[in-house]
Amino acid sequence: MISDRQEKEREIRKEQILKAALKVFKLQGIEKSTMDEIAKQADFGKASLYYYFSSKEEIFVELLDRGWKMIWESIEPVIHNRDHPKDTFINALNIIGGLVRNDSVLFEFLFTAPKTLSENPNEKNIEWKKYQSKMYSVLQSLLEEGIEKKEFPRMRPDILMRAIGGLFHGLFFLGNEKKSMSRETMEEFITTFIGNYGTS
Amino acid sequence: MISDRQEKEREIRKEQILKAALKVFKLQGIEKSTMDEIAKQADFGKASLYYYFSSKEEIFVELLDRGWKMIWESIEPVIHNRDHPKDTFINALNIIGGLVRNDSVLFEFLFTAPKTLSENPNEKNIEWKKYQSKMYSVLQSLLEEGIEKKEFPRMRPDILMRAIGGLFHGLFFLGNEKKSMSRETMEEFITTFIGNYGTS
DNA sequence: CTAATATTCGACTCTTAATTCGAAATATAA
DNA sequence: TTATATTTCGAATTAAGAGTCGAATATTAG
Repeated sequence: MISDRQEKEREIRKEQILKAALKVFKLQGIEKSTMDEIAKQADFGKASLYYYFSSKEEIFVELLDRGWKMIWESIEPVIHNRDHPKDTFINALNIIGGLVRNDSVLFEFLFTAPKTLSENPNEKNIEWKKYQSKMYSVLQSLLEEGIEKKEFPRMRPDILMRAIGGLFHGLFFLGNEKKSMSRETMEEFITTFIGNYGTS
Repeated sequence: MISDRQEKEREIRKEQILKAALKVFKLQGIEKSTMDEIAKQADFGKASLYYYFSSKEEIFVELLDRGWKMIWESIEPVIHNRDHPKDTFINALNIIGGLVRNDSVLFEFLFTAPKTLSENPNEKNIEWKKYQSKMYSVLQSLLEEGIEKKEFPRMRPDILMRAIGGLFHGLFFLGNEKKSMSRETMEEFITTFIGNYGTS
């Protein structure tokens, strides 16, 4: 029988491990993140990690699941306004920008790890991908509607999506500066690059 | 004594290995590229690879060296026109785009591997970095001059550089399509995003 | 043709890192 | 307080993959 408090403590220990994994990821990159190192950072014996997670991959998948869920739940409330797709789109980007600003290591992981990680089509990879693809299709549909309404330049929405994805990534993750983009700077960029067309 | 022809054959075998390495990189990603696999692709025994390269890293560094040298030599001829920084800038991007279109696997490697690879500050990493940073500083100075002349929006050049870098990367390497951006589409994007300001 | 040189590679070593195995320590419940 | 369940981890196991060795095999020069 597992009490409520015990359950809670277990969750805390899991989070401690996830946090450590992220710290190691930041220091070493995902491929060089070893269980030894994660254990050291989390202040556990290596074997104990396996009491909470069944494999190294599961740790990283758990990070992806929680992270993408968080992203989705953050933008979900604002995406229903379809009267002004451009505004809605920029809102969503701004929300994500805020999250990134708040924990850039986590988000660099979320946007980077998928490529490195999921080459093998396991069953487990599904959860976070669900949220990820929901997000992309919402954003892309906003783009489509915005193009329709001349709020965005007339371009193939999928390609426009790629361009904006790249732009976003560049702004937040390229270069050597540790400091993240300020909200102001980001808004300026977004509107400069994609917000100066049509009637809005 | 090594004859001229022998030298040439040696070079051909090296290229065969480099090509195989790239193929494996495409299939498996750089971290999962094993010497065994490269050897198989190149149709050599593993031990033979060590006759031509002293380590796995050397193979990838050689790819970087040759690749970045090629990029530099391709844009070098056109970057001296400083009267119209924006045109010059777009020219250079177009040239690089042409190269990418021509061998997207190689260029994905060139733009991707550095992050994965060079964490250890060896002496050997120097060669390709020289070309890479020459390229970035030329592009950035074109941006600066262009901003000065109001051909680009007034923004911090380094951040603008990041944004454009990300945009470029997004256009060519994100998404699932194998087909690379056509020259037309790319030009359209470049001019739409960064070419519709000021007097030009 | 024959010795020297260049090339190839199967089999082996070595290292690193994931995962597992008990057995001990700790906490919980009766 | 004793039995049971939970948690911890040092040490052993296993696997993958980089790099080496020494013996062929092939090529070149004289």
